Amino acid sequence: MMLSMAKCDAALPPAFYRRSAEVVARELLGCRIIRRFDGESLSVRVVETEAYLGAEDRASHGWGGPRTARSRLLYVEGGVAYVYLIYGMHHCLNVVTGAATDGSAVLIRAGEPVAGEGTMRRLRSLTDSPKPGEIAGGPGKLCQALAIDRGLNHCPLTSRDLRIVGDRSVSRDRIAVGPRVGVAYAGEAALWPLRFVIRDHPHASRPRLV
DNA sequence: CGGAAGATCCACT
DNA sequence: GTGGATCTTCCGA
Repeated sequence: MMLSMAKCDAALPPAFYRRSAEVVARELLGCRIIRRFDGESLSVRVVETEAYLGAEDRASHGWGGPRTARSRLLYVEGGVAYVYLIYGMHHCLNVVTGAATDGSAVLIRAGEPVAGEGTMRRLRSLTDSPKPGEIAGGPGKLCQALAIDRGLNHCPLTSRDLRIVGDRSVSRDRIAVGPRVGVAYAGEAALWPLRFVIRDHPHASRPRLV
């Protein structure tokens, strides 16, 4: 009993992340993020991701190589968190992928609450019973629901405070693929099909992808 | 050193 | 559908 429970919470190993961002983004769908917060385990199932390829990807913070203080956070070995602040008020959680020279990552865009939903509602300042997607149906919402901020930068994803465990795998035909959200400025890269969503999932973010 | 824009979300119309 | 919040990051002068 104890053994099977421990196995169930075994974190994905660093080798899982040390592959291309595109592959990791696909395979993270269905996995669970577990965030230890205030003595409680908060958990969401990943239902939407985006891959950011690094130096050659104009939409990525890693574009052009490790030139700035922020982009250097991406140029580390895969398997750790990269968290940044956007629009002065929202945090976004990424997992760093590939090798230290790649500067690639996967943005976690949406999750379905699995455990600790009451605390997540409180962190999101939602009072009544929320609609699907209100708790963690967007990158900023997900970070707020899981109490994630830049203090978790470079936190290994095998940590007690933040880990990702494999759970259900999602078959290819249940994954919708499309262009990434909010990167219209990125020229040709804006069209690359690097957004992955569990098809028709009610907890996915906007705009909807079919 | 100033200013523009951003991998977003929410309230309002 | 539109705009405001809010501040870090980055680029150009």
